[in-house]
Amino acid sequence: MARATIKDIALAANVSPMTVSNVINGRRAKASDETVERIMAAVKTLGYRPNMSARSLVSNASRMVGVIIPFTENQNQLLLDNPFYAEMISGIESALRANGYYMMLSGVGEGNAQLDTLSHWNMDALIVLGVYREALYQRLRELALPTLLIDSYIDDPSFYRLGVDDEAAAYQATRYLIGKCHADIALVTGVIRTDGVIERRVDGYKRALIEAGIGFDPSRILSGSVTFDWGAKAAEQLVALRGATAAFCTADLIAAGLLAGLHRLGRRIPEDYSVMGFDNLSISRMVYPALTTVDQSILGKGQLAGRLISAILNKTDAPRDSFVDVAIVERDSVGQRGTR
Amino acid sequence: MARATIKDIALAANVSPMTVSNVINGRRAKASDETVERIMAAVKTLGYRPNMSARSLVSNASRMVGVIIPFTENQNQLLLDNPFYAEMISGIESALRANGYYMMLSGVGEGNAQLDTLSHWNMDALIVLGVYREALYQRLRELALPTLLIDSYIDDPSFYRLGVDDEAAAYQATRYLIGKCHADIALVTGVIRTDGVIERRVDGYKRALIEAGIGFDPSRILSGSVTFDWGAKAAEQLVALRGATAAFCTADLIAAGLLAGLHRLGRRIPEDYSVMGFDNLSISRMVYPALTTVDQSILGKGQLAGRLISAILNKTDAPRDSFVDVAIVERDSVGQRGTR
DNA sequence: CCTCCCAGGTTTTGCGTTAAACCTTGAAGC
DNA sequence: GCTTCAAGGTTTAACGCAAAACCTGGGAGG
Repeated sequence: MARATIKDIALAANVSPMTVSNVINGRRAKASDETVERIMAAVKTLGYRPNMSARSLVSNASRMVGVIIPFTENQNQLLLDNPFYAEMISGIESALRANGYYMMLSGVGEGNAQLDTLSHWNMDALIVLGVYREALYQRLRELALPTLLIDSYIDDPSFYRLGVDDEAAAYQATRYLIGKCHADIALVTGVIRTDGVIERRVDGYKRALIEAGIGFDPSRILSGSVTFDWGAKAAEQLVALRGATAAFCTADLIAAGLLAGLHRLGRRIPEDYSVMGFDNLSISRMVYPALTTVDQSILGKGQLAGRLISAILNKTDAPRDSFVDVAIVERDSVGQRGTR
Repeated sequence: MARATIKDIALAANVSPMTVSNVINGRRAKASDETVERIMAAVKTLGYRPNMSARSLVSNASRMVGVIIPFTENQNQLLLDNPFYAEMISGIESALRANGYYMMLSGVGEGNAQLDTLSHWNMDALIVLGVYREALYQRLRELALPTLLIDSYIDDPSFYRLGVDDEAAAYQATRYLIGKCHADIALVTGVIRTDGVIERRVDGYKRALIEAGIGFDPSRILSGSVTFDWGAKAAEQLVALRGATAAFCTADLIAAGLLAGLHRLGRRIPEDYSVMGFDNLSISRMVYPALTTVDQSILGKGQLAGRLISAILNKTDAPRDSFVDVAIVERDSVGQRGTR
């Protein structure tokens, strides 16, 4: 037999469908205890499961929150093999679920196609990870849904934002290296656009160097992409940079690659080079030596994102801009200079 | 103004809603070229987006495929920080999308609650990763949807299956170590239930040992969980196992932990111990030394899963059981014994 | 000339659910 | 004894879409 509907329950419990709807949705005032009991019994024996399509159609809401992450460049795949996104999503999903919402995950590539497809399912809200072309934000505005941008510096009243103070975090990290007596510190990072996360981190790095009287040398910035492979390649450039004794990587993924590259070149860490990461991904414990890094509590950040969106949807008002704290996690990849 | 519906298009193009529906869904035979053009123009200018809830309600299908993965044990979070699941999902999603289906990701914990919730949205099919209690499979059968189990040895005509030949793969891996002149090889693995993936791998390991005349010593099996932490802890047990020179780990995650643990104990790899992994996760290149491991093309496996489900939903008939091939990837964590 | 068919539509109906308006009965208030 | 009200319902309509049945006005076949 087909899936039981509210009508079947109504028939079985000898009430009208509307009463069943009321009871199922917790509007108990509208039914006597005895009726509630009869309905609940019927729900159980008939194995009733609500039909979200119908609910969503009539209520024009879905209890689904769309989560957008980038695709990989070459192929059209979710950038989920980047543990940064994986951990974040894990956090988002758990907080959404705890609040009775469901997550719908979607990648987006070059055009707006995937976002459009996503919008066919009446999303209640959106959470956006990553940085995209302006056209995408334009479309997001058109959709006119509550939208939370994570790690974005796009300043637009249509969007909520969640991030860290990247400038301050990079400043702290660089100061930490300076405190370990490093005076020639390279910065290994992804592609530098304008007005994004990476630029803020570069700013913080500069500020720490200048403040310490070391001064900033643009040749010390090695810019590639946020990948393990770029980190591995950057090792050669770092070694070619005679004099450098430490590298601050703006992502653990890059740092992991840098470690591997340095090993291949026969350099020891932290004896020959100190390496610092950013993110505190789970892989930062797995590499050798374990990475000293800047923790930005990715899981917690994801959970906060989920809670923020839930709050917004419940009409509890949420701050337009939220920040999570960072902290330096000391492990084994950074050494004190001059104490060998 | 509210989102445009099929009626609005009909009005604008001066045809009936049904004709719009026909055109939008590619039943072109039912409209003249000129009408099609008018409708398409209206669709564009009004920014029409189909309402999947309505479609799903009337067609009793959703073009959504539910993908089920385990939760973490302690907290209720998607086991997405395990790169195995992350990579697999990435593959599944891309293949589903290429075939016009959408993925809905859900974790499942102790009960059937999350699966039930998932079922509220008319899924067209399910893909299940991981191993669960019988009650879960019971519920899966009740849902009576096309269901694909990945890496499962549950033999039930209600389910499709996709996996690797675990016994043969473990046999190969062990033989590889034997070929490198290792004669005392430990097996580091997750929890041993019955009739699952791990048991098959243990069987393959045994067969290789016995066939080589080495014989099987149960004390060489170190069983914990499929986690980095267990691998790190297993290092102590491995070292205590006097005589062992190699370890075959049934997961890269465990192998990564084992490497870290051995480093902490001051052992060199591969000079003191050879370590072999399983999966060829992206992290296997990141650890030090890079892991020699058994590749099971997780991404490709995920894609195959997506294609299989699409085929089933298109009524193309698909094999009930599918297997992907494995191959040994030689990197730096296994050494030839006796050639120092 | 009549029938039949076919291209190109239209009308009707119903999917499962809920908001809104409506009905009924009995008891309380005056 | 009449009104008012509340508790506990019921009825109706609508959400957006598509399957199925139904029109309509040629033209071809006989």
